Amino acid sequence: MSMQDTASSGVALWRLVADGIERGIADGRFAAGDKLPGEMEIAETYRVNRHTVRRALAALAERGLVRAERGSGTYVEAQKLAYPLRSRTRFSEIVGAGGREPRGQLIEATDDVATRELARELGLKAGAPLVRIEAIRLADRTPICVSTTWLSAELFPGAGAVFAATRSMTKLLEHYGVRDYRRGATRITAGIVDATDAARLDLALGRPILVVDATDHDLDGKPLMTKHSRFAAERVEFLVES
Amino acid sequence: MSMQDTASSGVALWRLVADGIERGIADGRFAAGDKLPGEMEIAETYRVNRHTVRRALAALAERGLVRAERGSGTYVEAQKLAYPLRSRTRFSEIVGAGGREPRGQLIEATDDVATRELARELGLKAGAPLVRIEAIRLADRTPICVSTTWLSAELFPGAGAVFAATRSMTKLLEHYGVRDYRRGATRITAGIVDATDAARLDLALGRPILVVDATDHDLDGKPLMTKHSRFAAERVEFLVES
DNA sequence: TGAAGTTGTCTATTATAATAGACAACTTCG
DNA sequence: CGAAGTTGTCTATTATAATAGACAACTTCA
Repeated sequence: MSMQDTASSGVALWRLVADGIERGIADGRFAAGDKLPGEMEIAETYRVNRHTVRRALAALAERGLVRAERGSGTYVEAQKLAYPLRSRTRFSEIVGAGGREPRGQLIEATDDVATRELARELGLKAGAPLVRIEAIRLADRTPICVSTTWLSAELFPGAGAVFAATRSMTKLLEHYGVRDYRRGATRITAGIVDATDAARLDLALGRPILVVDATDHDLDGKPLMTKHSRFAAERVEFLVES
Repeated sequence: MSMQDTASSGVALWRLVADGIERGIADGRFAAGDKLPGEMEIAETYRVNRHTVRRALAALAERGLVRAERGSGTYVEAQKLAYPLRSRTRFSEIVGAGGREPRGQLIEATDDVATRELARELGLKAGAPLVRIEAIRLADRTPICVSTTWLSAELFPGAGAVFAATRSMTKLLEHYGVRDYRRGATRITAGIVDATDAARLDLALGRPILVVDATDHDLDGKPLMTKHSRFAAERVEFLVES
Protein backbone atom coordinates (compact mmCIF):
# COMPACT_ATOMS: atom_id res chain seq x y z
CA MET A 1 0.00 0.00 0.00
CA SER A 2 1.16 3.50 -0.57
CA MET A 3 -1.61 5.49 1.11
CA GLN A 4 0.78 8.07 2.45
CA ASP A 5 -2.18 10.04 3.69
CA THR A 6 -3.68 7.33 5.86
CA ALA A 7 -2.31 5.07 8.54
CA SER A 8 -1.77 1.59 7.22
CA SER A 9 -4.64 -0.65 8.14
CA GLY A 10 -3.11 -4.00 7.34
CA VAL A 11 -5.76 -4.60 4.70
CA ALA A 12 -4.72 -4.26 1.06
CA LEU A 13 -6.53 -1.66 -1.01
CA TRP A 14 -7.40 -4.14 -3.73
CA ARG A 15 -9.06 -6.24 -1.08
CA LEU A 16 -11.26 -3.35 -0.01
CA VAL A 17 -12.26 -2.76 -3.62
CA ALA A 18 -12.96 -6.46 -4.18
CA ASP A 19 -15.05 -6.64 -1.01
CA GLY A 20 -16.99 -3.59 -2.09
CA ILE A 21 -17.83 -5.06 -5.47
CA GLU A 22 -18.71 -8.40 -3.96
CA ARG A 23 -21.08 -6.70 -1.55
CA GLY A 24 -22.65 -5.01 -4.54
CA ILE A 25 -23.22 -8.38 -6.17
CA ALA A 26 -24.50 -9.97 -2.98
CA ASP A 27 -27.09 -7.30 -2.26
CA GLY A 28 -28.32 -7.19 -5.83
CA ARG A 29 -26.91 -3.80 -6.81
CA PHE A 30 -25.16 -5.73 -9.58
CA ALA A 31 -27.31 -8.60 -10.79
CA ALA A 32 -26.16 -11.71 -12.62
CA GLY A 33 -25.24 -10.81 -16.18
CA ASP A 34 -24.95 -7.11 -15.41
CA LYS A 35 -22.02 -5.17 -16.74
CA LEU A 36 -19.89 -3.64 -14.05
CA PRO A 37 -18.72 -0.05 -14.42
CA GLY A 38 -15.52 0.32 -16.41
CA GLU A 39 -12.19 -0.16 -14.68
CA MET A 40 -11.47 3.55 -14.88
CA GLU A 41 -14.82 4.41 -13.38
CA ILE A 42 -14.37 1.97 -10.51
CA ALA A 43 -10.90 3.37 -9.95
CA GLU A 44 -12.35 6.85 -9.63
CA THR A 45 -15.12 5.89 -7.24
CA TYR A 46 -12.69 4.10 -4.93
CA ARG A 47 -9.96 6.70 -5.61
CA VAL A 48 -7.34 4.11 -6.50
CA ASN A 49 -5.24 3.27 -9.52
CA ARG A 50 -6.78 1.31 -12.36
CA HIS A 51 -4.26 -1.50 -11.77
CA THR A 52 -5.51 -1.83 -8.22
CA VAL A 53 -9.02 -2.26 -9.57
CA ARG A 54 -7.72 -4.90 -11.98
CA ARG A 55 -6.17 -6.74 -9.05
CA ALA A 56 -9.53 -6.72 -7.28
CA LEU A 57 -11.39 -7.88 -10.39
CA ALA A 58 -8.82 -10.63 -10.95
CA ALA A 59 -9.45 -11.93 -7.45
CA LEU A 60 -13.19 -11.93 -8.07
CA ALA A 61 -12.73 -13.57 -11.46
CA GLU A 62 -10.63 -16.34 -9.95
CA ARG A 63 -13.51 -17.09 -7.61
CA GLY A 64 -15.87 -17.08 -10.56
CA LEU A 65 -17.90 -14.09 -9.45
CA VAL A 66 -17.14 -11.95 -12.49
CA ARG A 67 -15.94 -12.49 -16.03
CA ALA A 68 -14.02 -9.91 -18.04
CA GLU A 69 -14.62 -9.58 -21.76
CA ARG A 70 -11.95 -7.73 -23.62
CA GLY A 71 -13.20 -4.67 -25.41
CA SER A 72 -16.63 -4.97 -23.89
CA GLY A 73 -16.61 -4.93 -20.13
CA THR A 74 -16.64 -7.00 -16.99
CA TYR A 75 -19.80 -8.93 -16.22
CA VAL A 76 -21.27 -10.49 -13.14
CA GLU A 77 -21.11 -14.25 -13.49
CA ALA A 78 -24.15 -15.95 -12.16
CA GLN A 79 -22.60 -18.15 -9.56
CA LYS A 80 -23.04 -21.67 -10.82
CA LEU A 81 -25.35 -23.54 -8.55
CA ALA A 82 -23.84 -26.83 -7.43
CA TYR A 83 -26.62 -29.32 -8.04
CA PRO A 84 -25.92 -32.77 -6.66
CA LEU A 85 -27.72 -35.57 -8.48
CA ARG A 86 -28.97 -38.01 -5.91
CA SER A 87 -32.05 -40.15 -5.66
CA ARG A 88 -33.41 -37.72 -3.11
CA THR A 89 -33.06 -34.33 -4.73
CA ARG A 90 -34.99 -31.29 -3.52
CA PHE A 91 -34.47 -28.04 -5.35
CA SER A 92 -35.28 -25.97 -2.27
CA GLU A 93 -32.75 -27.81 -0.14
CA ILE A 94 -30.01 -27.51 -2.75
CA VAL A 95 -30.51 -23.80 -3.21
CA GLY A 96 -30.93 -23.21 0.49
CA ALA A 97 -27.70 -25.05 1.21
CA GLY A 98 -25.93 -22.50 -0.96
CA GLY A 99 -27.26 -19.69 1.17
CA ARG A 100 -29.68 -18.54 -1.50
CA GLU A 101 -33.41 -18.33 -1.40
CA PRO A 102 -35.28 -20.87 -3.49
CA ARG A 103 -38.33 -19.64 -5.34
CA GLY A 104 -40.83 -21.29 -7.59
CA GLN A 105 -43.20 -19.66 -10.01
CA LEU A 106 -46.06 -21.16 -11.98
CA ILE A 107 -46.17 -20.26 -15.65
CA GLU A 108 -49.22 -22.26 -16.58
CA ALA A 109 -51.09 -25.39 -15.68
CA THR A 110 -53.12 -27.13 -18.39
CA ASP A 111 -54.82 -30.41 -19.04
CA ASP A 112 -53.05 -32.82 -21.34
CA VAL A 113 -53.24 -36.39 -22.51
CA ALA A 114 -50.51 -38.98 -22.24
CA THR A 115 -48.40 -39.74 -25.26
CA ARG A 116 -47.09 -43.26 -25.52
CA GLU A 117 -43.80 -42.00 -24.11
CA LEU A 118 -45.35 -40.25 -21.10
CA ALA A 119 -47.73 -43.12 -20.48
CA ARG A 120 -44.84 -45.56 -20.20
CA GLU A 121 -42.97 -43.32 -17.76
CA LEU A 122 -46.00 -42.81 -15.55
CA GLY A 123 -47.30 -46.35 -15.78
CA LEU A 124 -50.52 -45.27 -17.44
CA LYS A 125 -52.27 -46.00 -20.72
CA ALA A 126 -51.68 -43.80 -23.74
CA GLY A 127 -54.31 -41.07 -23.85
CA ALA A 128 -54.78 -41.02 -20.08
CA PRO A 129 -55.66 -37.57 -18.67
CA LEU A 130 -52.72 -35.60 -17.30
CA VAL A 131 -52.02 -32.27 -15.66
CA ARG A 132 -49.14 -30.40 -17.24
CA ILE A 133 -47.39 -27.78 -15.10
CA GLU A 134 -44.92 -25.31 -16.55
CA ALA A 135 -42.84 -23.68 -13.87
CA ILE A 136 -39.70 -21.66 -13.33
CA ARG A 137 -37.41 -22.19 -10.41
CA LEU A 138 -35.12 -19.46 -9.18
CA ALA A 139 -32.32 -18.97 -6.69
CA ASP A 140 -32.80 -15.50 -5.23
CA ARG A 141 -33.71 -13.51 -8.34
CA THR A 142 -31.87 -15.71 -10.83
CA PRO A 143 -33.86 -18.16 -12.96
CA ILE A 144 -32.22 -21.57 -12.80
CA CYS A 145 -34.50 -23.83 -14.75
CA VAL A 146 -37.78 -24.15 -16.54
CA SER A 147 -39.51 -27.47 -16.10
CA THR A 148 -42.52 -29.16 -17.51
CA THR A 149 -44.10 -31.63 -15.11
CA TRP A 150 -46.79 -34.17 -15.93
CA LEU A 151 -48.91 -35.82 -13.29
CA SER A 152 -51.91 -38.12 -13.57
CA ALA A 153 -55.07 -35.99 -13.51
CA GLU A 154 -56.87 -38.84 -11.78
CA LEU A 155 -54.33 -39.23 -8.97
CA PHE A 156 -53.78 -35.51 -8.47
CA PRO A 157 -56.97 -33.62 -9.32
CA GLY A 158 -56.48 -29.85 -9.30
CA ALA A 159 -52.70 -30.17 -9.08
CA GLY A 160 -52.16 -26.93 -10.98
CA ALA A 161 -54.02 -24.85 -8.43
CA VAL A 162 -52.18 -26.54 -5.57
CA PHE A 163 -48.81 -25.81 -7.15
CA ALA A 164 -49.80 -22.21 -7.81
CA ALA A 165 -50.52 -21.85 -4.09
CA THR A 166 -47.57 -23.77 -2.66
CA ARG A 167 -44.99 -23.05 -5.38
CA SER A 168 -43.31 -26.32 -4.50
CA MET A 169 -43.58 -29.81 -5.93
CA THR A 170 -42.70 -31.29 -2.57
CA LYS A 171 -45.55 -29.44 -0.88
CA LEU A 172 -47.89 -30.34 -3.72
CA LEU A 173 -47.22 -34.04 -3.17
CA GLU A 174 -47.60 -33.61 0.59
CA HIS A 175 -51.02 -32.11 -0.08
CA TYR A 176 -52.04 -35.41 -1.70
CA GLY A 177 -50.58 -37.46 1.14
CA VAL A 178 -47.23 -38.31 -0.39
CA ARG A 179 -44.77 -37.97 2.46
CA ASP A 180 -41.60 -38.85 0.58
CA TYR A 181 -40.47 -39.60 -2.91
CA ARG A 182 -37.40 -40.58 -4.86
CA ARG A 183 -35.99 -39.77 -8.22
CA GLY A 184 -35.74 -42.65 -10.64
CA ALA A 185 -33.55 -42.83 -13.72
CA THR A 186 -32.36 -39.40 -14.82
CA ARG A 187 -31.34 -38.62 -18.36
CA ILE A 188 -29.19 -35.59 -19.04
CA THR A 189 -28.55 -34.06 -22.42
CA ALA A 190 -27.60 -30.61 -23.65
CA GLY A 191 -29.09 -28.32 -26.25
CA ILE A 192 -29.59 -24.76 -27.32
CA VAL A 193 -32.26 -22.71 -25.64
CA ASP A 194 -35.35 -21.93 -27.70
CA ALA A 195 -36.96 -18.50 -27.80
CA THR A 196 -39.66 -19.32 -25.27
CA ASP A 197 -37.31 -20.72 -22.67
CA ALA A 198 -34.76 -17.97 -23.37
CA ALA A 199 -37.29 -15.37 -22.33
CA ARG A 200 -38.34 -17.36 -19.28
CA LEU A 201 -34.76 -17.98 -18.16
CA ASP A 202 -33.62 -14.47 -19.02
CA LEU A 203 -31.01 -16.10 -21.22
CA ALA A 204 -29.48 -14.90 -24.46
CA LEU A 205 -30.48 -16.78 -27.61
CA GLY A 206 -28.02 -19.43 -28.65
CA ARG A 207 -26.90 -20.21 -25.09
CA PRO A 208 -26.58 -23.84 -24.04
CA ILE A 209 -29.00 -25.55 -21.72
CA LEU A 210 -28.90 -28.75 -19.77
CA VAL A 211 -31.93 -30.88 -20.44
CA VAL A 212 -32.96 -33.26 -17.70
CA ASP A 213 -35.66 -35.89 -17.96
CA ALA A 214 -36.60 -37.73 -14.82
CA THR A 215 -39.47 -39.54 -13.22
CA ASP A 216 -40.14 -39.47 -9.50
CA HIS A 217 -41.54 -42.46 -7.66
CA ASP A 218 -42.98 -42.96 -4.24
CA LEU A 219 -41.23 -45.29 -1.82
CA ASP A 220 -43.10 -48.29 -3.26
CA GLY A 221 -41.78 -47.51 -6.71
CA LYS A 222 -45.04 -46.23 -8.11
CA PRO A 223 -44.49 -43.38 -10.61
CA LEU A 224 -45.75 -40.00 -9.36
CA MET A 225 -44.68 -37.50 -11.95
CA THR A 226 -42.33 -37.12 -14.85
CA LYS A 227 -40.37 -33.99 -15.61
CA HIS A 228 -38.69 -32.35 -18.54
CA SER A 229 -36.39 -29.61 -17.20
CA ARG A 230 -34.19 -27.14 -19.01
CA PHE A 231 -31.39 -25.65 -16.94
CA ALA A 232 -29.38 -22.56 -17.89
CA ALA A 233 -26.01 -24.24 -18.33
CA GLU A 234 -24.13 -21.13 -17.28
CA ARG A 235 -25.89 -21.06 -13.94
CA VAL A 236 -25.78 -24.62 -12.78
CA GLU A 237 -23.34 -27.44 -12.41
CA PHE A 238 -24.52 -30.98 -11.78
CA LEU A 239 -22.55 -33.01 -9.30
CA VAL A 240 -22.53 -36.77 -9.48
CA GLU A 241 -21.51 -38.54 -6.31
CA SER A 242 -18.42 -40.69 -6.69
CA MET B 1 3.43 -10.58 2.73
CA SER B 2 5.77 -13.32 1.72
CA MET B 3 3.62 -16.40 2.31
CA GLN B 4 4.87 -18.12 -0.79
CA ASP B 5 2.91 -21.19 0.25
CA THR B 6 -0.48 -19.54 0.44
CA ALA B 7 -2.50 -17.41 -1.94
CA SER B 8 -2.37 -13.78 -0.95
CA SER B 9 -5.44 -12.82 1.02
CA GLY B 10 -5.09 -9.07 0.92
CA VAL B 11 -4.78 -8.97 4.70
CA ALA B 12 -1.35 -8.35 6.18
CA LEU B 13 0.08 -11.02 8.45
CA TRP B 14 0.80 -8.55 11.22
CA ARG B 15 -2.85 -7.61 11.14
CA LEU B 16 -3.90 -11.20 11.66
CA VAL B 17 -1.55 -11.47 14.62
CA ALA B 18 -2.78 -8.18 16.08
CA ASP B 19 -6.39 -9.26 15.67
CA GLY B 20 -5.64 -12.57 17.35
CA ILE B 21 -4.07 -10.89 20.37
CA GLU B 22 -6.86 -8.34 20.58
CA ARG B 23 -9.40 -11.13 20.58
CA GLY B 24 -7.46 -12.73 23.42
CA ILE B 25 -7.72 -9.50 25.40
CA ALA B 26 -11.39 -9.01 24.59
CA ASP B 27 -12.46 -12.49 25.67
CA GLY B 28 -10.43 -12.37 28.85
CA ARG B 29 -7.72 -14.87 27.88
CA PHE B 30 -5.33 -12.02 28.63
CA ALA B 31 -6.62 -9.89 31.48
CA ALA B 32 -5.69 -6.30 32.24
CA GLY B 33 -2.18 -6.19 33.68
CA ASP B 34 -1.31 -9.65 32.40
CA LYS B 35 2.01 -10.22 30.73
CA LEU B 36 1.72 -11.39 27.18
CA PRO B 37 3.86 -14.29 25.96
CA GLY B 38 7.31 -13.19 24.75
CA GLU B 39 7.69 -11.94 21.22
CA MET B 40 9.54 -15.10 20.21
CA GLU B 41 6.81 -17.28 21.66
CA ILE B 42 4.08 -15.36 19.88
CA ALA B 43 6.09 -15.60 16.67
CA GLU B 44 6.23 -19.37 17.04
CA THR B 45 2.54 -19.80 17.76
CA TYR B 46 1.56 -17.75 14.71
CA ARG B 47 4.51 -19.11 12.69
CA VAL B 48 5.73 -15.68 11.68
CA ASN B 49 8.90 -13.68 12.14
CA ARG B 50 9.52 -11.88 15.41
CA HIS B 51 9.52 -8.56 13.56
CA THR B 52 6.04 -9.27 12.29
CA VAL B 53 4.93 -9.81 15.88
CA ARG B 54 6.56 -6.52 16.84
CA ARG B 55 4.59 -4.81 14.10
CA ALA B 56 1.40 -6.26 15.51
CA LEU B 57 2.28 -5.26 19.06
CA ALA B 58 3.22 -1.76 17.91
CA ALA B 59 -0.23 -1.38 16.35
CA LEU B 60 -1.87 -2.52 19.58
CA ALA B 61 0.37 -0.25 21.66
CA GLU B 62 -0.54 2.73 19.54
CA ARG B 63 -4.17 2.08 20.33
CA GLY B 64 -3.29 1.80 23.99
CA LEU B 65 -4.23 -1.84 24.36
CA VAL B 66 -0.78 -3.06 25.39
CA ARG B 67 2.36 -1.53 26.82
CA ALA B 68 5.86 -2.93 26.23
CA GLU B 69 8.44 -2.80 29.02
CA ARG B 70 11.97 -3.30 27.89
CA GLY B 71 13.66 -6.24 29.49
CA SER B 72 10.50 -7.37 31.16
CA GLY B 73 7.68 -8.06 28.75
CA THR B 74 4.58 -6.69 27.12
CA TYR B 75 1.57 -6.09 29.31
CA VAL B 76 -2.11 -5.67 28.71
CA GLU B 77 -3.08 -2.09 29.38
CA ALA B 78 -6.41 -1.81 31.03
CA GLN B 79 -8.27 0.29 28.53
CA LYS B 80 -8.95 3.57 30.24
CA LEU B 81 -12.65 4.08 30.63
CA ALA B 82 -13.74 7.49 29.41
CA TYR B 83 -15.89 8.78 32.23
CA PRO B 84 -17.72 12.02 31.44
CA LEU B 85 -18.55 14.11 34.48
CA ARG B 86 -22.01 15.51 34.06
CA SER B 87 -24.82 16.22 36.44
CA ARG B 88 -26.59 13.15 35.15
CA THR B 89 -23.99 10.42 35.38
CA ARG B 90 -24.88 6.73 35.34
CA PHE B 91 -22.09 4.20 35.60
CA SER B 92 -24.01 1.59 33.67
CA GLU B 93 -24.66 3.96 30.76
CA ILE B 94 -21.04 5.10 30.60
CA VAL B 95 -19.68 1.59 30.57
CA GLY B 96 -22.34 0.35 28.19
CA ALA B 97 -21.58 3.18 25.78
CA GLY B 98 -18.03 1.83 25.57
CA GLY B 99 -19.32 -1.56 24.50
CA ARG B 100 -18.46 -3.13 27.82
CA GLU B 101 -20.73 -4.79 30.33
CA PRO B 102 -21.29 -2.87 33.54
CA ARG B 103 -21.38 -4.92 36.72
CA GLY B 104 -21.91 -4.05 40.34
CA GLN B 105 -21.01 -6.13 43.35
CA LEU B 106 -21.90 -5.61 46.97
CA ILE B 107 -19.03 -5.96 49.42
CA GLU B 108 -20.93 -5.19 52.58
CA ALA B 109 -23.85 -3.17 53.86
CA THR B 110 -23.77 -2.00 57.47
CA ASP B 111 -25.53 0.43 59.73
CA ASP B 112 -23.69 3.62 60.54
CA VAL B 113 -24.29 6.98 62.16
CA ALA B 114 -23.78 10.35 60.55
CA THR B 115 -20.64 12.27 61.31
CA ARG B 116 -20.93 16.02 61.27
CA GLU B 117 -19.51 15.94 57.74
CA LEU B 118 -21.95 13.32 56.43
CA ALA B 119 -24.85 14.95 58.18
CA ARG B 120 -24.20 18.23 56.43
CA GLU B 121 -24.00 16.57 53.03
CA LEU B 122 -27.20 14.64 53.53
CA GLY B 123 -29.13 17.42 55.28
CA LEU B 124 -29.48 15.39 58.48
CA LYS B 125 -28.45 15.85 62.07
CA ALA B 126 -25.15 14.50 63.33
CA GLY B 127 -25.68 11.00 64.72
CA ALA B 128 -28.62 10.26 62.44
CA PRO B 129 -28.89 6.57 61.44
CA LEU B 130 -27.37 5.72 58.06
CA VAL B 131 -26.92 2.72 55.80
CA ARG B 132 -23.37 2.36 54.52
CA ILE B 133 -22.88 0.36 51.31
CA GLU B 134 -19.47 -0.73 50.13
CA ALA B 135 -19.52 -1.81 46.51
CA ILE B 136 -17.28 -2.50 43.57
CA ARG B 137 -18.17 -1.53 40.04
CA LEU B 138 -16.66 -3.30 37.08
CA ALA B 139 -16.54 -3.02 33.31
CA ASP B 140 -16.60 -6.57 32.02
CA ARG B 141 -14.25 -8.31 34.46
CA THR B 142 -12.15 -5.25 35.27
CA PRO B 143 -12.73 -3.48 38.59
CA ILE B 144 -13.10 0.24 37.97
CA CYS B 145 -13.90 1.68 41.34
CA VAL B 146 -14.76 0.97 44.93
CA SER B 147 -17.31 3.25 46.44
CA THR B 148 -18.76 3.83 49.86
CA THR B 149 -22.30 5.14 49.77
CA TRP B 150 -24.25 6.53 52.69
CA LEU B 151 -28.03 6.83 52.70
CA SER B 152 -30.46 7.80 55.40
CA ALA B 153 -31.65 4.64 57.16
CA GLU B 154 -34.98 6.30 57.76
CA LEU B 155 -35.62 7.26 54.14
CA PHE B 156 -34.29 4.00 52.66
CA PRO B 157 -34.89 1.18 55.13
CA GLY B 158 -33.24 -2.09 54.05
CA ALA B 159 -31.26 -0.37 51.33
CA GLY B 160 -28.40 -2.84 51.67
CA ALA B 161 -30.58 -5.82 50.80
CA VAL B 162 -32.11 -3.97 47.86
CA PHE B 163 -28.69 -3.10 46.47
CA ALA B 164 -27.50 -6.68 46.93
CA ALA B 165 -30.44 -7.80 44.80
CA THR B 166 -30.38 -5.13 42.11
CA ARG B 167 -26.63 -4.38 42.06
CA SER B 168 -27.43 -0.88 40.89
CA MET B 169 -27.86 2.39 42.72
CA THR B 170 -30.25 3.63 40.07
CA LYS B 171 -32.49 0.60 40.56
CA LEU B 172 -32.22 0.90 44.31
CA LEU B 173 -33.56 4.45 44.16
CA GLU B 174 -36.30 3.39 41.76
CA HIS B 175 -37.34 0.81 44.33
CA TYR B 176 -37.99 3.65 46.78
CA GLY B 177 -39.87 5.68 44.22
CA VAL B 178 -37.07 7.96 43.07
CA ARG B 179 -37.49 8.22 39.33
CA ASP B 180 -34.57 10.49 38.58
CA TYR B 181 -31.67 12.10 40.35
CA ARG B 182 -28.80 14.46 39.71
CA ARG B 183 -25.25 14.72 40.89
CA GLY B 184 -24.44 17.77 42.93
CA ALA B 185 -20.99 19.21 43.56
CA THR B 186 -18.27 16.69 42.82
CA ARG B 187 -14.84 16.87 44.43
CA ILE B 188 -11.96 15.04 42.80
CA THR B 189 -8.61 14.36 44.40
CA ALA B 190 -5.93 11.75 43.93
CA GLY B 191 -4.14 9.47 46.35
CA ILE B 192 -2.37 6.16 46.75
CA VAL B 193 -4.43 3.03 47.07
CA ASP B 194 -4.55 1.42 50.50
CA ALA B 195 -4.20 -2.30 51.05
CA THR B 196 -7.92 -2.96 51.35
CA ASP B 197 -8.86 -1.16 48.16
CA ALA B 198 -5.81 -2.56 46.34
CA ALA B 199 -7.14 -6.06 46.92
CA ARG B 200 -10.67 -5.08 45.92
CA LEU B 201 -9.53 -3.28 42.76
CA ASP B 202 -6.95 -5.93 41.90
CA LEU B 203 -4.41 -3.14 41.88
CA ALA B 204 -0.73 -3.18 42.86
CA LEU B 205 0.21 -1.43 46.07
CA GLY B 206 1.47 2.10 45.59
CA ARG B 207 -0.66 2.75 42.49
CA PRO B 208 -2.53 6.02 42.23
CA ILE B 209 -6.28 6.34 42.65
CA LEU B 210 -8.77 9.02 41.82
CA VAL B 211 -10.91 9.89 44.81
CA VAL B 212 -14.34 11.27 44.08
CA ASP B 213 -16.74 12.65 46.64
CA ALA B 214 -20.19 13.53 45.47
CA THR B 215 -23.72 13.86 46.74
CA ASP B 216 -26.74 13.01 44.63
CA HIS B 217 -29.98 14.96 44.91
CA ASP B 218 -33.49 14.37 43.65
CA LEU B 219 -34.98 16.83 41.19
CA ASP B 220 -36.18 19.07 44.06
CA GLY B 221 -32.64 19.35 45.36
CA LYS B 222 -33.15 17.12 48.38
CA PRO B 223 -30.00 15.07 49.19
CA LEU B 224 -30.43 11.34 48.55
CA MET B 225 -27.03 9.81 49.10
CA THR B 226 -23.41 10.78 49.38
CA LYS B 227 -20.55 8.80 47.96
CA HIS B 228 -16.85 8.37 48.49
CA SER B 229 -15.43 6.56 45.44
CA ARG B 230 -11.91 5.40 44.69
CA PHE B 231 -11.14 4.83 41.01
CA ALA B 232 -8.12 2.93 39.71
CA ALA B 233 -6.39 5.84 37.97
CA GLU B 234 -4.86 3.59 35.33
CA ARG B 235 -8.26 2.35 34.24
CA VAL B 236 -10.32 5.50 34.04
CA GLU B 237 -10.13 8.95 32.60
CA PHE B 238 -12.58 11.63 33.67
CA LEU B 239 -13.89 13.88 30.96
CA VAL B 240 -15.14 17.34 31.78
CA GLU B 241 -17.39 18.91 29.21
CA SER B 242 -16.04 22.11 27.72
C1' DT C 1 -15.55 2.10 -42.11
C1' DG C 2 -14.02 4.70 -38.21
C1' DA C 3 -14.21 6.72 -33.68
C1' DA C 4 -14.90 5.86 -28.97
C1' DG C 5 -14.69 3.00 -25.23
C1' DT C 6 -13.20 -1.32 -23.10
C1' DT C 7 -9.93 -4.87 -21.31
C1' DG C 8 -5.02 -6.83 -21.72
C1' DT C 9 -0.13 -6.26 -21.34
C1' DC C 10 4.19 -4.16 -20.89
C1' DT C 11 7.85 -1.27 -18.34
C1' DA C 12 9.02 1.45 -14.41
C1' DT C 13 9.05 3.44 -9.75
C1' DT C 14 8.10 3.84 -4.84
C1' DA C 15 6.32 2.18 -0.46
C1' DT C 16 4.99 -1.45 2.48
C1' DA C 17 5.28 -6.37 4.24
C1' DA C 18 7.87 -10.08 5.78
C1' DT C 19 11.96 -12.49 6.72
C1' DA C 20 16.76 -12.97 8.68
C1' DG C 21 20.54 -12.12 11.77
C1' DA C 22 23.12 -9.63 15.15
C1' DC C 23 23.70 -7.05 19.11
C1' DA C 24 22.48 -3.45 22.59
C1' DA C 25 19.79 -2.24 26.69
C1' DC C 26 17.22 -3.63 30.23
C1' DT C 27 14.79 -6.66 33.95
C1' DT C 28 14.43 -10.58 36.74
C1' DC C 29 16.03 -13.90 39.71
C1' DG C 30 19.19 -17.13 41.82
C1' DC D 1 27.38 -10.27 40.58
C1' DG D 2 26.05 -13.00 36.61
C1' DA D 3 23.19 -15.76 33.68
C1' DA D 4 18.94 -15.98 31.41
C1' DG D 5 15.28 -13.87 29.30
C1' DT D 6 13.08 -9.73 27.53
C1' DT D 7 12.36 -5.65 24.45
C1' DG D 8 14.76 -2.13 21.30
C1' DT D 9 17.42 -1.07 17.26
C1' DC D 10 20.23 -1.65 13.37
C1' DT D 11 21.37 -3.56 8.54
C1' DA D 12 19.98 -6.34 4.74
C1' DT D 13 17.17 -8.97 1.44
C1' DT D 14 13.05 -10.46 -1.04
C1' DA D 15 8.18 -10.26 -2.21
C1' DT D 16 3.98 -7.84 -2.50
C1' DA D 17 1.15 -3.49 -3.01
C1' DA D 18 0.17 0.59 -5.32
C1' DT D 19 0.94 4.07 -8.58
C1' DA D 20 1.99 5.85 -13.35
C1' DG D 21 2.08 5.88 -18.32
C1' DA D 22 1.84 3.92 -22.83
C1' DC D 23 0.01 1.10 -26.22
C1' DA D 24 -2.09 -3.22 -28.13
C1' DA D 25 -6.33 -5.90 -28.91
C1' DC D 26 -10.92 -6.02 -29.00
C1' DT D 27 -16.09 -4.59 -28.99
C1' DT D 28 -19.73 -1.50 -29.79
C1' DC D 29 -22.21 1.66 -32.27
C1' DA D 30 -23.12 5.43 -35.31
